[in-house]
Formats: sequence, structure tokens, C-alpha cells
Amino acid sequence: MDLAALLNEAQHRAVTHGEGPLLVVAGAGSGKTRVLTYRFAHLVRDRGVDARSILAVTFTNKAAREMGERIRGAIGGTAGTLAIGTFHGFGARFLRREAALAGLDPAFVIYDTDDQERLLRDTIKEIGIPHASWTPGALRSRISALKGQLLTADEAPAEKPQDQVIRRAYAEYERRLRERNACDFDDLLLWPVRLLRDDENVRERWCGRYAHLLIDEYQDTNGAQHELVRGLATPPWNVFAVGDEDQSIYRWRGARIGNILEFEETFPGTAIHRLEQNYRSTGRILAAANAVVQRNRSRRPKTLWTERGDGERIVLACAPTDLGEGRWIAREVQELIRGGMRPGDVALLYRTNAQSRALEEGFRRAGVPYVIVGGLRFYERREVKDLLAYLRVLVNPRDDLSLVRAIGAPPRGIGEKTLERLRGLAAERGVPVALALLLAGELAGVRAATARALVDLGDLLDRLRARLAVEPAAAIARQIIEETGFVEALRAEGGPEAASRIENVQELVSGMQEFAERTNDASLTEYLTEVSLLSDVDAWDDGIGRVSLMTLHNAKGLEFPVCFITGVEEGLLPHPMSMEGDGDLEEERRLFYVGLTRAKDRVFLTRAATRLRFGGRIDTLPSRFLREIPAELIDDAGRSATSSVEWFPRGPAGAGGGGPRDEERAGAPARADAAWESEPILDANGREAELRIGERVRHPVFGDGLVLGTSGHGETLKVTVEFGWAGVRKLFAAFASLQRIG
DNA sequence: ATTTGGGTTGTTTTT
DNA sequence: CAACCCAAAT
Repeated sequence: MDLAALLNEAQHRAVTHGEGPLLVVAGAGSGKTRVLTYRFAHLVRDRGVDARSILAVTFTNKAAREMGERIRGAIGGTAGTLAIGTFHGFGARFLRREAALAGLDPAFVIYDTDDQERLLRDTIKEIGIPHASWTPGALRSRISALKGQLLTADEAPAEKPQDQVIRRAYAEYERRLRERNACDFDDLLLWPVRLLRDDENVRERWCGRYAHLLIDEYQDTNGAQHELVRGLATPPWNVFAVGDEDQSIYRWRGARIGNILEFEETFPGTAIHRLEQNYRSTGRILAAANAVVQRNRSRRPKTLWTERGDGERIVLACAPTDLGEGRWIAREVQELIRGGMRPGDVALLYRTNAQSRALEEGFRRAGVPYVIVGGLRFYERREVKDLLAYLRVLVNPRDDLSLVRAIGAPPRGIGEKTLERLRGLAAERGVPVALALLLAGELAGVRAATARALVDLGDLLDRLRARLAVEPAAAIARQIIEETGFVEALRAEGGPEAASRIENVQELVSGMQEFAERTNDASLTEYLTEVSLLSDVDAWDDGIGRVSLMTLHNAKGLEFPVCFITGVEEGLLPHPMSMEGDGDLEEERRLFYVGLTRAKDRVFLTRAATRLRFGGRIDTLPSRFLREIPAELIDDAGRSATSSVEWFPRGPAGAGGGGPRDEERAGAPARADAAWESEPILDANGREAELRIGERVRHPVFGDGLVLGTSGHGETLKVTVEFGWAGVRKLFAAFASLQRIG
């Protein structure tokens, strides 16, 4: 392994760094993964470090898997299990070992967002949360934010009146989690950190167990993850962190750029290495990305460079409608494929999952193979969760939430009343709810048939539990499906979805089988943990020869020869919902930056002049970020300006039954250049108040609102504004006397 | 207890 | 324009 030949100078210096903390500031496409991989291999091969004493943390399981393969390739296949995974994956392993100290049994289950909200729904009802405005979702995210900062219910702020509500809900939620032998995503980080801080024995077991910590995407770590790194590290602090503040896009879920900006303070004596040579993108793509991100103020100066040629210009395209955007892209992709590109080389990136619908339509029509990464997650689908609920109850009979799910799928005619009695019986006898099923015959006031159904279920679970140790999960699942008539019940539901639900069930069972073969481990707990922590990208099979559609967030860390960034509009990118606080616009800009830097050779920026949103069709304006790209990098002469008709087909044929409304609107906004400029809006006094989508405005009657879009021109120009209590309204700009507010 | 219907609601990104 | 939640009917 000749590192000097495999790496550039900066990479080589980072990889061969000696003892002590190191921060690698690695720009997009600068060989970050390469550096991490060779660092690992270098430690093992050249420095004699035991591979088992290195912990590598990546952002996704997929990245972990790929890194593991490359490392094995570099150090020879003899290495055993390598400790490479995500923060949450590591946390789960940690917590299984130390479960008792966290008040859990090692067979605990991990609740996902949906489970958490179900739990909170009951909690809200029972403890009587005063303000009706508290939805389970709102409470969940507040509790999650507190946990991300390592705060318990007692330690949470208690200043404002709403703080009391949150504290009470948090405390009760925690109690219920424990009662069900369950934890949530945040607990997987929080408990390890807490135990490392407070428990001498835990420290003895885990501190220094890893002589080297390799952490990827450090800019997106939250408070708890940062503390976990701190808690695991010991002198001489061999923490090898890689990150890029320009790619921090998870501030909204608690990521602290501060962790990377203050890395040196956390780990005194930190050496910093910078990787600025980009190996991925063409000169023009890189120049555009640099120009955009340089507008951000909260960053350290850095300019990526490349030895690749200029490459093609960035193409701008504006279609008349969102459906038209998809069709235009599909055609363009067909064109690229004719030119020798493969479908798998192309990615469509968007800000919101909802955009995939319209894009998909274009691809379906054109017959171009595509795959959607993310969106409705497989393991979050109802039928999948229903079947998994049986397995979860099997390993953890205290999981009341999953038991309720299992009882209801297929429906057994058992409702709240009976469940309450069952819970009461379980509590009285001091047994887990699932085990109380067998005693259902003793329930007072329950009809014989109902009790029978409960006992039958209890009996099924009982028999399966006995086979758990000797039979693979897939066989157990098949037995459940067969005995409960799971598939028949789905079929009986009918509807267009039934067939796909049944398919999903079958896919789930093959997935279990595949897991057992791949990991050589039939443990149901392991399987359930894995599926709980699977991310969208983990489930994505690249190289499958299809165009990939995904959110900009999911695209982090990936690269494609051709990228289409779609919906480059005000109201979408940047997204108004994310622009409430300071620095939020900068995060949206970084998201755009991440999108641009995914591309190796070609970038297409597309938008729709009108889009279906909020139940109506609204006109859109180009994203402000477009103006930040130097004009000479953009191809506007050939495409957008002169050939809009040809490029943006109109009428029934092109608009596909969009009707006269589509046609009528298609002409104007598609005329390229003008459509990329924002239009002035006149207020009541005839003054030009240039409103932009996403801006906040004040109306004399409706109060403050958010500009969502405009339609019409001149005197008939209307503005769509979302007001608080007054809802979404279309107003004539000339009469509305809207005022911009700070 | 479940189903159906109405009305409401809300629409960002995710481990 | 969904999807979704809740309430009344069967």
C-alpha cells in the first residue's frame, strides 16, 4: 500500500498524522471518504493498531458498509468485524450492553417517530395537557430537542408557561417508555453519554476501548453526539474528525456547526488539515458552487479548485407547470441516454418529497426507469409495521404499543375497553401485557368470543416464543401470516393499495431471510434494531440502472455524473417554512450548494413557472440563489431564451389533459429570461413594493402573512399570501396595500 | 367495535 | 387537493 501514490499531499498528511486530535476540513468532493478509509487502513497496516480498537462513525449505514469493504480490501480480508457504523447504531449496541443501568431490559425495542407520537397521544389525553394547541408532533419535537441537548425533564427550562407543559409531558413520556421497555432515537445517544459521565464502571468498560475514533460529517453532529465522542476518547485524544461547515444541513434537527468550529477548543492541541482540491466536478460546476456558498457569512474562507477542465455550462430550464418540469427532464434524460449516458448516472434532486409525484409522472410516461429514494419509508408502512409489531411483542412482551397494533391487524373486534381491562389484569398479576393474553378468560365483562380471540393470540405468541431461539425470523413471520390470516385480511380490504400491501409483506419476509444470510445471525433483536435504524439511502440499491429521485438532504455524500436540481424557486428552495430564524437562509443556501456539488459533469437547474400547491395553481418566481451564480457559467442563450416553445411543449399533447388553464398560462412564464426575474408588485399608493415569495407582509385587516406566490400581471396581478388566522388568500396587489415587514 | 362520512387540517428536511 | 382526524351511525 503506497499511500504517497494513492493520495495527494494534503490527504497524505492527514492520513499519516501521528498522535493527537486532528480535524480534516474537507470540501465537497475532496476525497473525504478516501482519507477516512486510508486512515483506518494506515493505522492497522503501518502503525500496528488493532483493528478492533478503532471506531469509525459514518453518516449512513450504507456509507459504513462501503467503507468497511474498502478497508478490508486495503488491509486484507483477514480482519474480523470492524466497528464501523452510525452514531445511532453504535448507541444501540452500547445500550444493549448497559441496558440495566438505563432501566431497560436488553431486549428493548426502539420506537420510531410514529410510535413516539402514538405514545404521546395517549399521554396528552391522560394527563390533560391544558393547551389544545399541543399536537403529539409538536411535543415530540420539543422533547427530542431537549434530549439532543442532554437535558432531562427536570433539567428542562421552566420559565415560560408552556415550559411546564413540555416538562410534564416529557416526564410522563419517559415513564411510559420505560414501562414498555422501549427507547427512542435520542435515547440511543443520550443514555451512553449519561452513563459515560456518571458511572465509573461504564467508563472503565468503554473509555479508551477505542484508541482511535474516526468521525465523518462532523458538521452535522448534535450536542449529544459531540459529547459521546468526548466521553469515549482518552488521552492522547486520537479523534480524527472530518467535516465541512459548508455542507451542514441538519441544523434544524439539532446539529451544531459549533461542534466543528470549536473543535480545537474541545480538543486542545488539534491539528487542522484542509483538503481543497476537488476531484469530482468540472470547473464550471465548482465555480458556481463556490460563488453561491461564498455568500454565507458564518463560515471560514475556503475555495475549492479542480484540475478538471471547464466542462459544460449549467443549463437553466423553466417549464410551464410542475408536470411539464418532469416531462422536460424525462426527455432530456432520454437525450442524454442516446448520447451514451446510463440512467443510473442521473439523479433528480428536490427540496421536498412532495415534488417527486409530478417528476415521477414524466418518467413513467417516457418509460425511463427510475427509483425514488426515501419518501414513504418501507419500514414505516402500515402493513409492514403491523407484521413487525408481532415480532416486537415476541422479543419484548412489555411493548404495549406493538401489542395494540398486533391485536388490530387483522381486526379482532377488540377495542379500548377490553384493552384497558387486559392492562389492568397484567398490572394486577405483575406480568407483561402480552403474557396476560393467556389469562384473558378471567377477564370480567368481556364476551367469550372476545376473550377467545385474545387467548388465541396469546397462545400463538407463546408457541412462537418457544421457537424463537431455534428458528429464523422469516419462518416465524410466515407462521404469523399463516395463522392470523394476515394476507387474506389485506386482500379483503380491497382497494387499489391492497396488492402493493401484500407485496410489501412478502418483501418484508424476504428481507428477513436476506438479513439472516448476510449477517449470519438469526437474532430477532438484531434484526429489529437494524430495521429501526435504517435510513432512506441505506435501502437504496445504486447501480441498479435507474435514474434516482431524492431530496437534497438524502443526496448528501453521494455523487452522480448528471444532476438535475428541480424546483429552483422561491417558496421551495429556499423554503419559507425554514426561514424563521437567523442563519436559516444560509442553511438553505448550503442545501443548494450540496446539490450543485453532487454533480461530476452536468448540472441542470429546473423550475416550474406554475405549480399546484395549497389546492390551487400558483405562479412562482426563480430562486434568489440563481442570481448568485455568475452569468458566464450559465447556458441561457441556447436553451431558455430562444426555444421555449420547442422546449416546453404546450397544449393537450404536452400538458396531458391539463386543460385550457394549463394552456392559457403556459405561454407567458415560459418566456425565459423575464420569468427568471422577480416582478415588482405595486401597493395601494402606486409605489413599487417589490415583494418576493417567502417575504413577510402586513395587511391592515388580515395581519401578518407570508407571500406564497403571484399570478396575473399588471393591474390584475394577484398575490397569494398565507395569513395566520385568516388562512391563505389571493389579493389584488394594487388594492391590498401590503407592507413588507422585517 | 368498526365503518363511514364529514369536516378539518396542513403541507420541510430525518436518524 | 390531499391526507387525516374525529365523530356519529350501524
